[in-house]
Amino acid sequence: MLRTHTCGELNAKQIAKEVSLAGWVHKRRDHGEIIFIDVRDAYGVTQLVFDPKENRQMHKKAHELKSEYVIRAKGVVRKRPDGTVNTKIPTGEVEILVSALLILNPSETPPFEIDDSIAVSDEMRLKYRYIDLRRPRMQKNMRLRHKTNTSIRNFLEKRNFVEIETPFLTRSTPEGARDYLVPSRLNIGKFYALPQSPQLFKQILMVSGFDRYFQIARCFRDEDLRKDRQPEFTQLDLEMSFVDENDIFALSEGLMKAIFKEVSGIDIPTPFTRLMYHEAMERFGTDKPDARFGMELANLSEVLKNTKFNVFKKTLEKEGSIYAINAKGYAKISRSKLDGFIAKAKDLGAMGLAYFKCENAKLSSNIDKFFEKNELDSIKNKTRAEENDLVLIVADKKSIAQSVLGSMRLEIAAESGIIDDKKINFFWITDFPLFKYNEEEKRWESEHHPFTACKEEDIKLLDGKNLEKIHARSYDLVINGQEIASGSIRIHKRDFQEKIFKTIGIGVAEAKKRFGFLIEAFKYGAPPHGGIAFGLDRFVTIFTKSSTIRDVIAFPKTQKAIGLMTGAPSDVDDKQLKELHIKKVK
RNA sequence: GGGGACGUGGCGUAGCUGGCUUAACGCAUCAGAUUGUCGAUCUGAGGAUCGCGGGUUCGAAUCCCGUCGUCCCCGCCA
Repeated sequence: MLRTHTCGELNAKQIAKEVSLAGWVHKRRDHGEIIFIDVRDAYGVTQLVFDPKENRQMHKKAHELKSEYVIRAKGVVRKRPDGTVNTKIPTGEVEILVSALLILNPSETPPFEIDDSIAVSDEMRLKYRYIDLRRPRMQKNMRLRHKTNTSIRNFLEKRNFVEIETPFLTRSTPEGARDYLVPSRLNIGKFYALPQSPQLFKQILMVSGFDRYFQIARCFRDEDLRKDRQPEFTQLDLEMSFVDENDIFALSEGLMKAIFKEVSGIDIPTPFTRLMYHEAMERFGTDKPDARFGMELANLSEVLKNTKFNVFKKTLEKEGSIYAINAKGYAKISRSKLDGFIAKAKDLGAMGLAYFKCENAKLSSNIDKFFEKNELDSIKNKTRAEENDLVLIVADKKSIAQSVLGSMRLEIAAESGIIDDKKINFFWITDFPLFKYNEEEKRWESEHHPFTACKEEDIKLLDGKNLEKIHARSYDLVINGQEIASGSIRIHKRDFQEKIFKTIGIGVAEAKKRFGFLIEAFKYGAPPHGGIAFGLDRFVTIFTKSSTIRDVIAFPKTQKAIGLMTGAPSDVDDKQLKELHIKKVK
């Protein structure tokens, strides 16, 4: 046995005991005579003492130890002399007087120090990920992630869920995100795809009678990366039979409550607030609202319906809308900063950005002369503008006005520091539109995915022209403005599923080709079912208060989807390509 | 596909409106000193031709063009 204890557990209780510790040389403080060496493992740091008066041979040997050497030290635990207790670490009361020392493995000087306070570029951290992962913060993140997984499994286990693995090598279904493709050697010219999600398989499992399924599943999407998007990521995927929305909400809320309690010790109130999609857009300008702060959108279309200001007037005539937000305390910003806001609004797609400063108890602006007093009062009331506030107004197509101000609301809030990061804000967003119109391809497509059921009362609209008015039985869970989970009650009837495919331009033949197995399965007694999938990485990112998903993934990829440590993707041997009948490009 | 930021010893940065730069600072490293430190301290040393390629210039880390890499954002992500 190399160690009797970890480097994080010794305290006054073990005084006078002989122990063995194993770990990495963390720090060395050499006073000429006495030498202190901190030995570190995943659990903490313990001080080793080498005192020549006690053991001259060990003191000599201590000089061989360098940074990150792997060592094993045997010795007696003793109380530190009065006044030398280190209260910053749990083991600070004691130290080991070393009597035997073994170097298990020397180490080169690491490219950066194993210390949370040392700044290291992302590039370095990813290249030397094994060093980076030694840092306490990353150790903590990975362990917290594990704890989250454990908590999930315990919770679902108690509620009769079965964890079932579904294939990684599956069929490409080009609807949605780009697939990662894998050439098949045994079937020349054919490809597997890595799953974007286990969606189809979990629905099939419902047909198979596994009425409560879950999987902590890796998903793959060949799309561009962001700080919260990696090409492979993990979902907690679950599906239940014989349920409706309320069952999914109740289960999810219980799960969230349990995880937050077990992992962070935080009690979160349930049930979560439910917000219909159109209401979220109206109040926050986004379908993933962050209500940790106010600054909600105000709809000015009604109070300005008789406006003489030409820009606004024309917008309203074209069925557009006028929305505003109140940037609290922003009336005194510089002209250039205001110009920056205007430029930003245009970047986001707005035609322009109007503003009113609230100063000396009234709204003033370069355009205030176009407005009647009662209109200005209404704007002030609607936006609750007070002294020194700045009202920002966008008049445009409704969706643009909402989304532009939604974005600006977030930016201004982040910049002004009004977001309380101790708050945790949950929302269920419901009643999404079932379809959205793709302007480029001139066709309707699914907002969520084509297996989503719609509200009973909207079914009749499927045969009409106003497809955007159909409400889906889908829902998102939003935490602090981040989409954390997404799900729906699914279609379980074959004819209805085919009708949906037809509506989004997938003909019977094509549907059969792509999703034939699902439609086929529905012939044989598919139960009503629904589910949800949680983005586990994003979830853990919130727990660990990390700024990027990369900090909770052990081996993430760079923005160009490169594994800096492994060098993936790489060239492969001609022999490998030949076997796959793939010709080399270049 | 597009926009932006950055790239200087092992690491993090300063310098970058061209010339007192023989490229500076902190950390790390190495050597010496030091019996109670724990971000140890003190003294000293080594280490970068400034991502790469080209151009402008008497002179380029500094200006221009290209290129590579990392990050952020838009598009994209059913």
